[in-house]
This record gives sequence, structure tokens and C-alpha cells, in this order.
Amino acid sequence: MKGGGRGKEPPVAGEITGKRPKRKCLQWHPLLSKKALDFSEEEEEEDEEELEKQPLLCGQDQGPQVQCGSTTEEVEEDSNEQRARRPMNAFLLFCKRHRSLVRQEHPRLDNRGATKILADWWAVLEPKEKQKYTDMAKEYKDAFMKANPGYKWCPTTSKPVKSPSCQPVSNPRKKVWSFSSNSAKDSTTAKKVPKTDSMPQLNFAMADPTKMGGLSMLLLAGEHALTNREIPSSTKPSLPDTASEGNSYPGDEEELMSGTIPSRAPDITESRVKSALSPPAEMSSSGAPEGKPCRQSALFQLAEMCLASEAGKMDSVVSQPEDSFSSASLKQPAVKPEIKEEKGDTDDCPLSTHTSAPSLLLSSSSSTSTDAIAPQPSSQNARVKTKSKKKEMAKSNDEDEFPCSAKKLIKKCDHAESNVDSVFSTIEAVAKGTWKETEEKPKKKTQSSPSGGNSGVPRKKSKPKVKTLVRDKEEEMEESREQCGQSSSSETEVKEAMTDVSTKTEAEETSIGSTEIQGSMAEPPHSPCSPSPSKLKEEDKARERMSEGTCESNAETRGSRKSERSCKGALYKTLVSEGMLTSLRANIDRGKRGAFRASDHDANWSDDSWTISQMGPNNPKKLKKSKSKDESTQGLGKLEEEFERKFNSLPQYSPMTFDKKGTTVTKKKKSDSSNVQEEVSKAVKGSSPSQKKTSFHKIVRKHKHKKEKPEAVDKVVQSDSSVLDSVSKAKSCAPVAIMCPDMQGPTSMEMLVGSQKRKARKTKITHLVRTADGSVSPAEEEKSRDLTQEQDMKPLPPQNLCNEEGCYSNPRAEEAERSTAPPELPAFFSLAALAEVAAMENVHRGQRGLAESKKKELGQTPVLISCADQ
DNA sequence: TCGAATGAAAC
DNA sequence: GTTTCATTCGA
Repeated sequence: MKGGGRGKEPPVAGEITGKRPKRKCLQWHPLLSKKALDFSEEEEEEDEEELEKQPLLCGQDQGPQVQCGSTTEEVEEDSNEQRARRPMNAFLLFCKRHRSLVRQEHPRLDNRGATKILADWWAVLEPKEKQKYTDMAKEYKDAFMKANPGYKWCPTTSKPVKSPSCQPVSNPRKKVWSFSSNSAKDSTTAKKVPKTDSMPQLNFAMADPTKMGGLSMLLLAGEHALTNREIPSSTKPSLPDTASEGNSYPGDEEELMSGTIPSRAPDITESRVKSALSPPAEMSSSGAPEGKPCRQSALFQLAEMCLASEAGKMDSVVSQPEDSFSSASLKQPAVKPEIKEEKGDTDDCPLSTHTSAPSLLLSSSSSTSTDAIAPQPSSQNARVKTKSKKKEMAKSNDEDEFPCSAKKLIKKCDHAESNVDSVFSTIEAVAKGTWKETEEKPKKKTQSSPSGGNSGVPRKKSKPKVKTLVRDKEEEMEESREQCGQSSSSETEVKEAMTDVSTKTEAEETSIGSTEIQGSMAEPPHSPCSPSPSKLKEEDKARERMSEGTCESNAETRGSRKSERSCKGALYKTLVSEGMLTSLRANIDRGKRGAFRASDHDANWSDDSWTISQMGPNNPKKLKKSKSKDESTQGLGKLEEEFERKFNSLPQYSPMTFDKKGTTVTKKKKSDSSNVQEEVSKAVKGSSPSQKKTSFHKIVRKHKHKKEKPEAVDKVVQSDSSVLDSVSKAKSCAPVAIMCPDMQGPTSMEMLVGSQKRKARKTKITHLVRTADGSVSPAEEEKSRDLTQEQDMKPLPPQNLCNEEGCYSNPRAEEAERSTAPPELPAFFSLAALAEVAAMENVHRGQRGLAESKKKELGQTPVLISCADQ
């Protein structure tokens, strides 16, 4: 999508038929064409530029554009056409993922050849494995569609013509993932958005309605669920954050560890860095008019973080409906600040609960920073938090209003909601300030990120001191809180913090009656990071974290005061750590993504699970590619990151495996019992066989039309195709019949696996044609040669799975999967195999992914069994 | 700019 | 049913 697409785009300008329309716009506008080029270089810029361009393009037409916007679909289509690339299908994902491998194996092979091989691999790929890609593709598509409601795969050629004017309109939304509907309205917003991430931006613009701060398309996709959910806001934001947060906490670390942390960590860090970088960029770029939207996005994230943390607090302290939070959070950014100001009571300042939240965040961020894994993200958070704090604390001048108001609000309204709102407002204000600050003060960032917790403390102190006396108290409070949070992060820091905190807290108590609240607030700080977790598991984790943090930092030093809570936390913590945590881990391990996916598609996108899975030790190349892409797509941001994560999480299969399979396939040709079985199984699985048939027939037809020897073709079909026949039978008949025949009689044909099916697009079928003898045309021969060579070249047996293992983040899952359905094994399972599978299933029942896969397999099994029996 | 593959969608 | 187009990147 990214690089390639862009690369294509330029050509697009000149393009051809269907696409042309959209490209027309691009072509139309010289800028667009440039943009397309630029695209490859800088995604963010691209997006922005595109957005700008679009308006430019449409510029005059804006009015019409709007109209067009009304006709979202068309517009979207157009816009989509321009930018949005249709989501990749499973095969493409597979290709993308494995092409590098193929190339490695066969350096001289060009992409075509590689594609052929990939096709073969794909054909050989077990359904289970395919399913992974299929699921991914589906999710990807779903997310894409959600992001781009009106998106149409095939641009209506006619449309483009009709609405050149409209096209411009559409442009705004399109960008990468064209977001149809809303974008039209807010070209400006859309523009803004684009900067950070094309996807996210779009989301923001579009999704923003919620103001959720759509981190990414994916997130948007997940919005539905989230919105419905009680804690939607928290969940969404949490997703991205969760990773970072997770890092900070031991539990998360463990999980990470279980997952392929090493591989993942780098990626995450990079992504985070990117994301971190992007926001400021947005701010700067968006800076002016539309800066808010952008800010909001970034801010939103922060806010979400804060909210999440606070929500957690709220939950702990006050049991108010989370929904209120979410709603409040959503709305607040724009409106509430003012309200707060109105409400503003000076008294509240001491409470500084809001401030505490940020501080908490900071602490959490610092803690995260301490973790090697997620320094960057944490750094961002830290920045923001620090900024927020600063704003609140130091900046009272400019933005004091908000923080104060927030505080005031809190006082006025004891309700969590009000607090949340106030927090939100404060956050926003802070964020604004922070953004500026960030731009202005890179140093702090650097400091904060590297120093982590430590840096945070000094900062706050310095700033707070500057502020007024009253505020100083608050600041102290905050500081203490922060320290506490930090303490959680590091023991040493904790000790200090404890001392400080204890003193401070006491002072607070005396000064303020709301000590309890504060305490509760203070505790939450740890949670802030954690709260985000979209899923229960995450929540649990967050709780754990909370408890842990309290226990460690507070319990030890403060123990006396917060004894109850600390105790609770300790208990909970222990429980969680022992039981829950394991469960969490198990989930992670087992599920990789499978389990998660099963649960929620939408959520899945954001889920850590994706990240968790197999980043990579196995395939540096792939990662590299993805990374490189990432670079190109940097702008895309989280969405893409997630996508990439997921994509990376997709299992890569070592060539060895395929070679084996391939060999098996080849064997098939000769004598195919087992191989045929595989194929058959494949055929049974899905429509694929039918498609193949159709395609094959098509090809045949084509050949006939175009040329040469219809008879030969037919013959070929027949000769080859006992398989085809079997397939057709399979379709018509029960699978069993299919299986049986295969079992019994080796079909001479290979299934037309892969490459041979479709082959030539209209024009070039010749190479496909087989001679009457069944011998393959030169091209095919080459192909077959390659396959055979490859097979020969590579020692099949040794490590088919090794790579896979590498690929799999979770050894357990891998093992289980392997045991159950090793890729090597043909789809067809012996009874013994089935029995094993069943056993596995029972054993792992907890694990969804496996279970599902097994089930699938089992589903097939009956037929197989019958065959086997026979 | 084509092409090699598969799959999904549109026509 | 047929056509487009998504990815990749060497010719």
C-alpha cells in the first residue's frame, strides 16, 4: 500500500482505465502527482499535502465538493481511488510477508517468479495457516471499510468523469485510507489530521465525532465496540498506550517476555518513536487553525490515557459510571474547559486531583521509560504529562485557567464525572501547552525520555516552586504523587518518593480534607498507564499494576495510611500476579493473535496481541521490509503500526516447509496419495477449488479462443486433472467422495495449484498452455523446474518448522499448533493425528486459537476419517 | 510500465 | 462471468 502504491501512483497519473479516474485528479493536479511522489518519501507530509492538495484541487470546487461529500460514496470512491488502496487480500498479505523469503532463496528470481513460487506456497499452505492470513485480510478489510465506508474496490469508471469537481472534494478524505464521509465537511480538519498519520488523521477527522482521538483506522473500526462499551474511551486510547504501559509493569513485561519481546520491542519502540515524533510534527504543522484537531488527536490520546487512569481511580474510589467518563471525555475537549473556568473555585486547587492524574501519568510514563522496552512511547507520555504538569503548575499563567478550573470543578462536583471532565480539560490545556512546549522544548523531551522517572521529579519540583504558594502545595502534592508513581517504577526512586510523599501526604491531609480522595487518586497514578487496556485482561493487569504500584511504593513506606487500599492492592496484586497474570500470559501466549481475533476483530487491530506475536527474530528481512515500509508510512502512524504489527505477527513459513510441501506436491504429480489429500482437503475447505476450477476453465477457454489446441487443453485438463475432476466432484459431491477418490487413485494432476490456474491475465495465456501430452509449456516447465530445483536444493526435512518457530511468538502455541496441525502435515489427518488433535484440543481447550483451528481441522476430519476408514 | 499470483469486489 | 486492482520490484 504504502511505498509500492505510491510508487505506482506516479505512474498512475498516466494510468489506465479504471483507476485513471481517480488518478485523473492526481494527474489533473500537478501537485497531486508530486504529492504522490512525495508520498513515498514522507507519509505524513504526504497526507497533509494531499489533503491540502485535495482542497487545492477542488479548491474552487469545494462547494461542489461538499456536495460530493454528501454523496460520500462517490466522493469517497474518487478520493479513495486517489489514495486509498484496496485492502490486501489474504494472498497478497501472504505474498508480502513471504516474498522476501522467496527472494532470499532465489535471488535471481524476479518478482514474477517469486510470485509464482508464492502462489505455489499459498496453494500448499495449509488451510489453517491460510486462515490466519484470511482472517488478517478480513480484519484489514473490515477496518478499512469502516474507515472508508463508501469505499469501492472498483472505482466506477464513469464516476470519475462525472465528478472531476467532486473528485477534489473526495480528495480530502482519501489519502491513504480514504475516509469518505466526514472528511468532506472538514477539509481543514482532514488536512490537519493527515499529518500525523494518514490513517489516523482520517480517522480523526472522521471519527472525531467521537473525538476519541482515533488513533488509527483500526481503532476506529474498534470504535463501535468501544463506544458501546462502558469504557470505550479508555480502551481505545489504551490500545496504543497499553503496550507502553504494559512494558512498565512486571506483569506486562512477563507477557512481553513470553511473547517475542525482543523483536517486538524494537518495533514498538520505533513505532512509538515515530508516533511520538509525529504528534509534535502535527502540532507544529497543524499549528494554527486546525491545530486543535491534531492536538486533539494527540491530546486525545493523552486525555484518554488520563481518563483511563482516572477512570481506574474513579472506579477504585468512586464508583461512577464509566460511560459518563467516556462521554465526558469525548465532549470535554472542546467545551468543558470553559465550563470549568466558570465553575472555577480557587479552593479546589489544593485537591489538584487532576494534576495528580497527570502526575500519575507522568509517573507511569517515567516508569515505562525506565523499562527498556518502551522508552519512547513512555517518553511521549512523559513529555505530555510533564508538559501537562508544567502547564498546570507553571503555566498557570496562560493555561492556569484550565487546570484551576478543572480543579475547581472537581471540588464542586465530587462526582467522578466532573472530575474526569476537569481532568480532561486540564489535560487538554496541558496538552496544548505541552505540544507547544514540546516543540519549543525538545530538551525536556530528551531529558524526560532518557532520565525517565528521575527527570520527572526535578522538573515538577522546579516548576511548582516557581508557582504561587498555594499552588506550591498542590505542586508538592503532585510531586509527591509523581514521586510515588515513579517510586513504583523504581524502588530507589520509590523510597525517596515515599519519604517525600509521606511528608507531603500528611501535609495534604492536614491541609485538605480530601486526603482520602487524594490517596485514591495517588494510587491511580500507577494505573493510568494500565487502564487503557481494552480488554478485561488488560484491565486486570491495570488493576494489578495499580495494586502493585500501591503496594510497592505506597504500601511499604506509606503502608500505615493507605493500609486498606494498599492491602487490597497487595491482595489483588498477589492474586492477579499469580492467577490472573498467568491467565493473561497464557492468553497471550496461546492466542497470539488468534484468540484475540476471535474475540473481536475491531479490537484486535488495536490489540497488543498482534504486537505480541511473532515479531521477529525469525525474519529480519520481513521486518526490515515492514520497517522500511513503516518509514515510508511513518505518517500513517498507529494504524499502520498496528497493521504492521499484525502483519508481522502473521506467521512466516520457512521455505523449507514449503519446499517439503512442494516436494510433496511434486511427488503428487508422480504419485500423489498424500499430496492429493492435502489438495483435496484444501479444496474441501473452501471455495478455492471452485475458483481454481473456474479460473482454470477460463484459462482454457481463453486458450481456446486465443489459440491453440482446445483439444490439447481439454486433454490436459483431463490428464492433469483427475484432480480437477475430483475437485469438481467434491463440489458436487460430498467431500468424502472427493477424498476417497483421491485416496484411492492418485490423481495424475496436481491440483492446479497456484500459479497455473489463472495465469495469464487476458493476454498472455500461452505460457500456461499445456501440451496434449500434459507436458507443460516452457514457462510452466521453468516453473516446475524451479520448484523441483528448489526442492532439491533445499534439504526439506531438517527444519521446516524452525523458521516457523521463530515466527511464532509463543512457543506454546506453536508447539500446540504444530502438534495439532503441523504445517508439514497434509491437510488430511490420520486417525491418530485426529486423536492427537482432539487430545490437544481438550488440553488446550482454554486456548481459542488452537481450539478453533483444531475445530476447523476436525470439521474436515469427518470426511477424512471416513476416507481413512475406507 | 508490465507482469506473476490470488482474492475480493464491481460491473 | 469478466474485469480491476491490491503488493512487489526486476526487467
